[in-house]
Amino acid sequence: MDMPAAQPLDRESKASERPADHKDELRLWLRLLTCTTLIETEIRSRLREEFKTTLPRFDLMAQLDKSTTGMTVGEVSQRLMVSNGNVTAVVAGLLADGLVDKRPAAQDRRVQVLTLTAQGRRAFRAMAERHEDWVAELMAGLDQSEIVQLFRLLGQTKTSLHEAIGRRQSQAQARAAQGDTA
Amino acid sequence: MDMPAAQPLDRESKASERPADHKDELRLWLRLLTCTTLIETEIRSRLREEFKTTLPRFDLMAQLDKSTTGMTVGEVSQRLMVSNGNVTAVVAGLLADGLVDKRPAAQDRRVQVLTLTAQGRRAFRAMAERHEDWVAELMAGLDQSEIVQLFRLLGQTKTSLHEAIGRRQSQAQARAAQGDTA
DNA sequence: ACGAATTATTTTAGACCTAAAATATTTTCT
DNA sequence: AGAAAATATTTTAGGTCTAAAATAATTCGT
Repeated sequence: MDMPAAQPLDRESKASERPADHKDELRLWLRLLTCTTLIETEIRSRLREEFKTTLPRFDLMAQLDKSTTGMTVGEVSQRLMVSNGNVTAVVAGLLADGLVDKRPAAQDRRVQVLTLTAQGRRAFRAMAERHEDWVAELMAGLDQSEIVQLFRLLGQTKTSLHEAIGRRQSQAQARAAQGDTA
Repeated sequence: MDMPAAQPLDRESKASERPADHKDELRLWLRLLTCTTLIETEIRSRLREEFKTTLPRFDLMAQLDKSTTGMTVGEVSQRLMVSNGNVTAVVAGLLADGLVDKRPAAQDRRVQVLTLTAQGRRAFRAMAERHEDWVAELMAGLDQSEIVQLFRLLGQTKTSLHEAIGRRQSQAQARAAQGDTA
C-alpha cells in the first residue's frame, strides 16, 4: 500500500497520539467556554453597576419582551434552558419588584402565564439598549466578515450538538423501554 | 455627493436600522451562549450519571492535575475565573472526599497550597478520558478545518474581549484616582 | 363518568456563585 | 522596630441553579 512520501508525521501532533485523539475538540471547547465566561462576567458586572439587576432577571425579561401575549413558565424555562423551578424562583423576585405579572391561564389552570408589566417593559427596554451596545463594544475587535463567519460556524456547532444530544436521548429512551418490559 | 448606484439598501437590513445598529454582534453572542450552555448541560449531566460528581469539581481538579507542585487558592480562582470564596467552598467538598489536599505554604502562611491526592489524581484521570470523548462526540458534526477555523476566530474574539475589558478597567481606575484627589 | 396516566408548576435539599466584609499574614515605609 | 498598606483567604448574606419529590389540574381509556 502506498503512503504519501516525505510528509513529516509528527510536525504538530504529540508523540502520545492515540487512535482516537480528540485534543483539538477539547481545546475548542475550553476556548468557547472562556469567551462565554468573559462576556457573561462583564455583562453581569455592568447590569449590577448600571441597573442594580442580574443576568438571569434580564434574560427572563428579554424572553417576555419578545412575546406580546405572554409566556408560560414552561416555555420560558425551555427557552432559557433552565429548570422550571429556577424560573419560579427568578420570577418571584421580578414579581416582588413589580416588573412581571403572573396569572393562571383561563383555559388550563395548571398553566401560569407570565407577562411584563408596563414598568417592567420600560425597564427592560432601557437595559436592552445598553446591553446591545456593551456586546458590540466587546466584539469590536472582530470585523463584519469575521462576525458572519463565526456566526455560521457556531450554527454548525449547534447542529452538531443537537444531533449528538438527540442520539444520546433516544438511546436512553430505548434503554428505559427495554427496562420496562424486562 | 455621489452615492453608489443601484445597490438595494434594504435587502437584509431592517427598516429600523439606526446609525449604530449592533444586532449582528448580539445574535452572535446569543448563539455563542447557546452552544456553551448546550455543552455545559450535557457534560454536567454525564459527570453526574457516570461519576456522581459536578462540573465545578471536575474543573478544579483539572487545574490541579496540570500542576505537579500544587496551586494556591488565588491561582485556581484566576484560572477558573471564579471568586476566591467559591474556590474555598468547592475545595471544602473535595477535601471531605479525600480528593484534594490543602496546606499553608511554608514561606507565606497566608497562602494555601492545593494538590490532588493520589486518589484524586486517579479519579480525575479516569474522568478526563471520558470527558475528552464526550466533547469530541458533541463536536462530531464539525470537520477538522471547521474546528481549526472556529478555534482561530474564537482566539480573535478572546483578544477583542480582553481589549474591551482592559479599556474599561483602566477607565474605572482613572475615575477612582480622580476621586481620591478630588 | 371515573380512575389512571399525563402535564405544568412549585417545593425541597443541596451545590454553586458573587460581592463585600472580616481575618490573618506579610511587606513597606519611616 | 512598629504602624500602615497590601495581599491571600475565609466568612457572610443573598441570588441562582439543579434534580427529585410533591402538588394540582387535565386528558385518556374504558
